[in-house]
Order: sequence, then structure tokens, then C-alpha cells
Amino acid sequence: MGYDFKSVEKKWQDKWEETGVFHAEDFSEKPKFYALVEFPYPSGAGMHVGHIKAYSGLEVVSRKRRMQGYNVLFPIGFDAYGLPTENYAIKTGIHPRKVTDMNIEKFSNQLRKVGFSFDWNRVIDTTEEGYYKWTQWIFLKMFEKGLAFRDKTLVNYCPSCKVVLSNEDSQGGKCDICHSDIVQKSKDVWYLRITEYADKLLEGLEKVDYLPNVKLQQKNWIGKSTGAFVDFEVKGSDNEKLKIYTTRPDTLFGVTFMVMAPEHPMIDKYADRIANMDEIAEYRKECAKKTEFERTQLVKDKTGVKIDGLSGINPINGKEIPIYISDYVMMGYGTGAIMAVPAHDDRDYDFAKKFGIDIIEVIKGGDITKEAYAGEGELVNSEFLNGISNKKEAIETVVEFLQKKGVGEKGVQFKMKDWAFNRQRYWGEPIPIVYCEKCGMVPVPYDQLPLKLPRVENFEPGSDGESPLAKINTFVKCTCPKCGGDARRETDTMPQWAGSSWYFLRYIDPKNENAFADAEKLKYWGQVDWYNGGMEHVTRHMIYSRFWHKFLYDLGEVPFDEPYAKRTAQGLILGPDGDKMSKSKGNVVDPLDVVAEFGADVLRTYVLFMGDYEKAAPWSKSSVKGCKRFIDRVWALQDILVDGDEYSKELESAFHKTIKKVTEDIENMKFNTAIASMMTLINTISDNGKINKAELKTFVSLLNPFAPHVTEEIWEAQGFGRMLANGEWPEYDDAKCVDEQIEIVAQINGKVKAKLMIPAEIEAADAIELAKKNEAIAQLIDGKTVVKELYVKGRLVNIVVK
RNA sequence: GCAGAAGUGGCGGAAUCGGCAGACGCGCUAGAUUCAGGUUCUAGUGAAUGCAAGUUCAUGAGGGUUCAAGUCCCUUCUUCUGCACCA
Repeated sequence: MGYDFKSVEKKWQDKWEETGVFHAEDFSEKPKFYALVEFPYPSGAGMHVGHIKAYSGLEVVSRKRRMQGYNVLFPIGFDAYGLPTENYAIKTGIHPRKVTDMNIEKFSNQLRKVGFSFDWNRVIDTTEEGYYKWTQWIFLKMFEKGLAFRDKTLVNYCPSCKVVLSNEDSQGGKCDICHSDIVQKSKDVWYLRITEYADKLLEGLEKVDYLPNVKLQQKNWIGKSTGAFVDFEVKGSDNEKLKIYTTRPDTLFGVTFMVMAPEHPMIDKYADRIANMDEIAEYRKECAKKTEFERTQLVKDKTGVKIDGLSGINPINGKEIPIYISDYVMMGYGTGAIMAVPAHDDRDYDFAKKFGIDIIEVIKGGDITKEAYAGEGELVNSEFLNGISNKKEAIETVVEFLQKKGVGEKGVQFKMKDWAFNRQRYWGEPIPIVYCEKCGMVPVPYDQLPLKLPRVENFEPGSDGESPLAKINTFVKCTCPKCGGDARRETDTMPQWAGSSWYFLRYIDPKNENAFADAEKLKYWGQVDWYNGGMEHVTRHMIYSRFWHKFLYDLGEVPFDEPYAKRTAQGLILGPDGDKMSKSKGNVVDPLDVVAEFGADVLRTYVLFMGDYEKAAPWSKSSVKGCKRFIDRVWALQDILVDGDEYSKELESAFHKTIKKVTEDIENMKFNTAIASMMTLINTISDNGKINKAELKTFVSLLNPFAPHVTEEIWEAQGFGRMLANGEWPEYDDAKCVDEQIEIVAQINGKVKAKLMIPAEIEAADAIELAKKNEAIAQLIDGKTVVKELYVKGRLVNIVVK
């Protein structure tokens, strides 16, 4: 009897749906387990095998935990706002609402066909009014607390997509979406003051269980540095001081020049006193033209102009030093000006070499005629600091000196910048703010949320980078909620990151109309116990959502301050050619093709078997066949089934060992070796020639999280009782994992010379005796002097001879 | 440039605390089943050498520690990922 996966898989998917076995139960007495996977963006292309791998990890963990008696919340939803949908809509003329609904429908069907055990009662869609009402609500709370604000700044603007982009969306000077060059443009934009949470976001990492690499990336992203602010008097100014930030105040005696960012305001202020203002203006113009990409490409080739008319006075020794402008100093970090110590900083060194500036060594240990020395060492040429070799002590001494003189203080800086929060696009959450001539910026009252996105037919962006909503008079024109006078609405929408910043909270109570989630339910479900997703979301999405969550915690809206207790990440699936899958390379594998040809169980098993879950691995169709064979062999176990309510003597230890291995490997996400151990077990069973009912029950239970359809079918066909989805996870006994007789190797001088069977519980001396009795070993020892003998329990005997 | 991770058969990958390197799967070879293809089953499969028992060599390269090294230490090369003039 062959295994007909097509009808069997459909049957069980329907059955799970009808019986609702995977619905999480609020306030259940069972221990809770909240497993979260990154919800997909429902693109028109449909699901990718990468999605399957991303979800299969926690899918297996969730199914196992249910069998272990947990109340599991394993939800799914759709992060549906975003540009691809909008661009598709512009191209085809189909409304984004319709496109989104179609894509969600498509994704849902595909997910069901793979048999994921999601709780379909809790599906969320970020573009739904009932959902984005609360996205807007959180925004208004932030506005109330001054964390959402408007500011005029230079922004990254993509001329092709016609949107303002955050720094994160425009890395390398290219638009993240269309990859065209970014230009700088002055605009009034919305910001979220994430920098206020920089320290909390950093400290929070101490108490969560994220992969080390994830923590490190977040840490780098936040980019905290400690140092000092120092004021340099500026000769030629009206007694003004130029404030700089440095992490190396200990090198203050080595300062030979200063550098300001091209946009530094002091230049404009004293423009009339700067003799070479023309030259400077010309340089500034050039810098503005350079894209960020060009700036980073020319790292080594420093450019700049000396300011003729202003100079700095080093507060530690009163020396007069020149001031330059150069684009290697940026306005956006620190104070936009630096003290330059060429002897001990690579960039300053390059600049000094090019412009012929003095290089004074103040820290011993390098050769400053060749390159800058950034290491530690004894201080020299530094008056009262000479002789100190402890960096920390030197820094403290200098800071103390500066503080006494009132020209400096300790300081902290972050690389992280405030989050540019608005987009000039149609398909996003409207920002619920009204502009009134009299009252200024007025929030839309909470009871008027959601501020609905108007349904329009024309969503092309304006040519000047204005939101499509600006063209809709009925939306723009409104009355001021405060004074009742004429007002107009904000027409920008929120970025795609908004809806995903709090979605895990909505799963807890997806249909609540009075709150984003009920307080008691929040308390019951608590933190996400385990969050799995891609490495690419570790900095942006995760930091944004941790920020929103910490804000809600400070408001008292959520009872825990870190959203995710544990975070892991899956590796990519590469194309069969070893390259990243992409449409242009034509190496994309469609998961539904695999389901049609081999079945969902095979697909699920393969994506977890193909390699280490956390590492990238290429797709191999012939290896998929190996999993197909495995599933068929599992089905065929029924042909050699015999009676028996206990493990047979022959297979007992093999079963205990496998249960232990699979149980532990799943928790460690070592799915590949878990599957391998079940394959090994089936080989052992084949050699044994038969399997009894107790053994089959265990085997099928172990495999169920990976291949739920075939295992349910066997369970039912054999009349083993209630559905396996409700079944119990097999137990193992450590004592039964060991065999009575074990095989060890006998070595002479560390080389294997023989193998022998010995009792597992044996004294070292006895084991060595047995080894010596072995014919081959005895011959090799004969006539030689034994120098050393040792026995490694359960492994080997090694006899060292001369 | 800086930080992190990784280099193991023809391929994907295993290997707990330093203890039989190559589990498991693919592929390949031979045989059985089959009209044939596919499927399935059995045996074999790191390299060199030998009729054989065996011996020698093998975890990017080179050195070291140890009875014993893929694993620990030093040097070095390569690849991938992140950050990238952050003062």
C-alpha cells in the first residue's frame, strides 16, 4: 500500500482547521509558551522557500511543546503596508487594498498547504482599520510625551521613489527599494526620539537571551562611546568657543589642528571675517554634491580647506592651532567639530600628511613616522601627564583638569540617530495630526481613531515629493479638534516599520476594540518566549520594536519591559548554484512546486535537514528525494508491525537514545541532527526486521513535529487513539540509554590497533587488562616497555610503549 | 580598514569535556527485482599502496602543547556576514 500524500495532507489540514487544535487558549492552566516568527510581507510573488525555513524552526518547537503539555501561542499575520504593493498598484491600476487582500489570500492558502500549526483565529493585517487604529494610538502617545516631533533637516531623498528615507533605508547612498542614488534635501520631517532610549536599549540586552551575534549587531548599531567634550577658544571670533567631542582626551597634548564639518554653523557666523570664504564656499558646494557613496569610497584621500581667519587655542597648553573644514567630519555626530591628533588617529594622520601639519607623538609604542599609533603606552611630550601609562588614569587626570578650568566635561555619544518617521506615500498609516493656523499642531483626538486612509483611485506621488494624500481635498481639509476652525491634515504616512513595531502584542488580543490588548491577557501571555527571524531584521525592526515596547512599558501599558526573551535567526536558503536566490538569476525554488511533487512533509523535513539551521545552505533537489525516501520508509514501517506494548529488548536502548537526542536537539535548533538520528533509528529498525506497537507510537510521535501529516495518518490507521496533535511527547530514561556491552578501541601510542567489547561498567584496570589480552595488542606489546596505560571511560584504552 | 563567523570526502553536512574523523543524506559502483525507464532491496564507497591481512597519508597552510588535536596555543592564507571617515 503506497502512501498517497496528496489526499492525506489535505485531509489532516482540514481536520486541524475543523477541530481547532492549534488555537491558543487565554488564561489556560497549562504553562504558556509564546513562539513568534516574523510575519511576512504579502508580496505578489507568493511564498518563498526561505519563508518555509524561517517558520519551520519554531513550528517544530511549537508542536513539540504542545505535546509536552504547554498552552502554545504560535500566531501568524501580515505586514502589508509598503511600497511594492503601492508600486504594483500604480503599474496595474488595481487598488492597493485589493492587491493586499489578494496577496494575503494567496499567502494564507500556501501556508495552510505546508501544514503549519498557526492559530488562524488570531491572524492580523497591519493595514486593517482595527489594527492601524492602535498604531496611530501609540504614535499619539509618543507625540504627547514629546517623542514624536517635527524638525527641518537635510534628509535622504530618493528621486525615483519620491520619498524621504531613513538612514537605515539608504545605506551606501542607495535607495533600499529601487537602488537609485540618494540626494540630500532640506525638508520638514517627523522624527521619533529613539535616541532617548539608547541607553535603555543597550542595558536591556543584558537580560535577554539573543544569539551573541544579534546582541553584538544591536550594540554596534546603538554605538555608544564615552569620552569628553572640550571647549577650544576660537581666536578671531567674538570670544566664542568651539566645542568638540573626543574619546581620547588623554592625547590632548598631541592636538596640532582642528576640523569642522563643512556645514558647521560657525563658518556662516564669521563668514565676513574669513579671508578665504570663496574657497570655502566652493569646497562646501563640492561636498554637497558628493553622494554618501562617493564619500566612503574616497576614505583615504582626504580633502579640506584651512580657514583663514579663525584659529583654535588648546585649553591644556594655550597653543594656537589651525582650523580646517573637511568632509571627513560630519555634522551629524558629536558636535560637528573635532580636535585632531595625527600621531594617534589614522584619519587625522592622513589629513596631516596631506596638508603638511605637525605630528606630535604623545603616546609611546608605535612608529609615527610610518603610521598613526592607536594603542596604549606611556605618555610623553605631555607635561604633567608624562610617565602615565594607564589609559584610564590619563583620561581621568585630563578630564579633571578640564573640569577645574571649566573648559570640558565627560560626555557620551551614540551612533544611533532619531528615526525619520514619515513617508510621502499613499499605502501607509496616516499620521493623525492636524495643522491649525491658531493652535499649531493638534493631535487627532483618541476617540476619532482610526484616522482612516481615504480610498482613492489616484495614488501617484506628487512630483515635488509630496504625499498622494495632499491631492485629496476632502482628506486634507478639516476642522481643528481644539478650536473648531479651519485646519489641514498631515498628509504623510508612517513608514513600513511602524506596524511591525508592536504586532506581537496584538496577537495576544487581536480583536479588542477598546485597547491594543487586554491588560489581563498581556499579563497572562507576557513576553514572547522565543522569536525567530532573519539576521537582516536584527537591527532595524528589532531595535524599533524594542523601543516602542519600552515606551509602552514606561507608560504602564505593558507589564514587561523587554518584548522578546529569546531571539534566534535562520540561515538563508541559497539557489542550487550556491548563489542567493533571485528572480534575475532564475534560481528560485517555489515551495508549492515541492509540495505538489513530494508533499508538505518532505518539504518541511528537507528545509530542516539540509544543514545547520542557522547557516546558509544551497538547495539540492536530489537531497529532497532523500527525505522523500525517508517519509516513504516511515509509512512502510506499518508492513513490519507486530504486537507489543513495551519496547522490545533489541530496540529499547536505541529508542531511549533517539528520544533523548531528538528532544534535546529540537531545543537547540539542531534539527538536522535530530532528523539524522531518526533516520539512523529507522535503519536500526529495518535491520531488526520488525517494530512493535509501542515502538511505532514513539517513532511517529517523535517525527510528528517535522512531518505531521504522515504521522497523523499512521496514528489513525493503527487506531492509536486521539489525534497526534494532541498527543504526548515520548519520555526517555537516561539509565536505559546505555548498552550493557560497549565497543571501545585499543590504541598503542595513540593509534587504533584493535576494537573490543567490554562491559559498560568496568574499572579502568580491568579494561586495560582486557585490552592487553587482545591478540593484536598482546603481540604489539610483546618485548617492549610499557610507559603508560590509560582508560577513557566508554571510549578507549591507550597503551604507551617504548 | 574594523568587528564577528567559518574553512572537514565528488556534494550538503556530523563529530558532547581533547579520545575510533567523515554520523545522516545525496551522488557513485556492483548485484537483485523490472520488458524497459523509474521505484524498491542488498553490498560497497576519504586518498595512496598491497593478492591479502595490513600499512601510510588525510579536517585551508605552517609550527607548537599532549599518551592522544578537526577541537587547545602561536603564525599565516581564503571565504562569508555586519559596520564603515562615529572623532
